[in-house]
Amino acid sequence: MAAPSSAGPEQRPIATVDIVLVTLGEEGLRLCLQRREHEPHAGELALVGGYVRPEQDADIEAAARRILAGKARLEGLYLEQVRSFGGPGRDPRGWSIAIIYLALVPEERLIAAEAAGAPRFERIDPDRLPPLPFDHARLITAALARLRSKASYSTLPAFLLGDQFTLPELKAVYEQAIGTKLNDSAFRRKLMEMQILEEVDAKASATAERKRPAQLYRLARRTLTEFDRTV
Amino acid sequence: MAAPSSAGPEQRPIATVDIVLVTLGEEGLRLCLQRREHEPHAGELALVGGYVRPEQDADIEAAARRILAGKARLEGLYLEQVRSFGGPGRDPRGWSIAIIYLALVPEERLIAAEAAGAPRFERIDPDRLPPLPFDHARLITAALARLRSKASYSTLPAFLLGDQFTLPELKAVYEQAIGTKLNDSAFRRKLMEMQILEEVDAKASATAERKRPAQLYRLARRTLTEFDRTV
DNA sequence: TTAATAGTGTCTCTCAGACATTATCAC
DNA sequence: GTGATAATGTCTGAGAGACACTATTAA
Repeated sequence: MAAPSSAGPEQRPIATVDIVLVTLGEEGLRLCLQRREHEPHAGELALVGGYVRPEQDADIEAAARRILAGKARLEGLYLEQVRSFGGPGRDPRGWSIAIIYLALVPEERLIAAEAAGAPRFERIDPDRLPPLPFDHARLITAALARLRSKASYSTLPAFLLGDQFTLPELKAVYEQAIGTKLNDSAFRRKLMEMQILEEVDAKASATAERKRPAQLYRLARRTLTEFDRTV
Repeated sequence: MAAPSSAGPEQRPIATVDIVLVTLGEEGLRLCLQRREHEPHAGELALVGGYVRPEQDADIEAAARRILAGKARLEGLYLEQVRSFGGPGRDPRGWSIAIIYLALVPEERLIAAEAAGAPRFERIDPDRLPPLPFDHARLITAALARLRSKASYSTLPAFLLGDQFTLPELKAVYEQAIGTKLNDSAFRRKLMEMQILEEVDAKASATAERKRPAQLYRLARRTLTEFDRTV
């Protein structure tokens, strides 16, 4: 075995955080990409990302939140580390490590961010990805696999909705995230038995355009809850 | 938003790979630690780990395999990335990122590695961890959580056994990994229905010391298989 | 009243756990 | 045969899906 090197700064890899930002559009899950401001690949659609800054960041998640706030004007989102990719060829600037985060954002927060001056988000159908710079395609694949898998045994899809939501809305998000239809009465039964939700007291809301208004709920715990069984 | 920095080498974090090496001892899962050769914390028990070396490594997993081969004389193990931790305080040399891998090793491979000159592995009961340097305790916690959770819906525990094993042996590993007793006939039923195993043809083995010998099996696929349902 | 969605009740089928039974070996 | 573990067969209860049915609103 070679003698240990000091691994001085000159041989350290570049370290970046890339955020796979997902929202729920009219027609299903949408990936939010922005045009890059700087080289390389300036002007092209890509993941929201940036350098880990040792002089600023308390940890990796703090770097992710700083980047989200700075480039996307988004704060307080559901954020989960997926994994890291590294190698010599993924970034022309040199051997690099990308730590991937999955972030979920309600559509209305996106609109508010754009109104507050964030560069426009392109909402992309994840099944119709355009060619992307770097290895962003595989980063996205990894994050969406995590989303789809974790959706079926946790409250993760709820973070694509606002604070309050109806059961039919919640069921629809689960269906989008998992990719299959769910049984209505079983869905209600399970969520109620598991005590995942609490009624928003006394207020049932009128639906936007028609028909019977539905009861509003919120998550009983504001953090992710994992189930012992499937949705 | 601040102007983008070039993130020249001088502001890059240190990048290391740390490997949570797990085996199955007589009395259950055991964490394998080695004494550190170099400062900081030379001589103390710690995870097998090392620097990512941009000049050598094709990707992060290659770094992990290089470190395992170099410091532990182990090759071809089951290896899975868990997640990354980073921050200014976890390593006295500076702001650092540790990419954590879970590695599973059959006990006999460990013994062979030690015989081949690897520094001795201390087999530690994960429920009785001694104080550890850096933030290795939380890295271990993260990797063991992954092991315990994934054990119940995949062939992961099988990688703690050698190439061939009996069903009672396999059941015992699952029980150790998951931490609960399993139902015998249900265990057999599920593994058989899922076509996870194949019989080692015509050879049933004699047990070491006594009683009825059991049929030997091997994994039908040498890679990890995830189940649609729980073990 | 009608139309459409929200929400409930009930039946059935599947599957996992419990446990009894049979099989196969060493001695 | 005896004793011990390996392997199989069967029963039962819990829970998920299917679907019919009731509830509540706007128009």
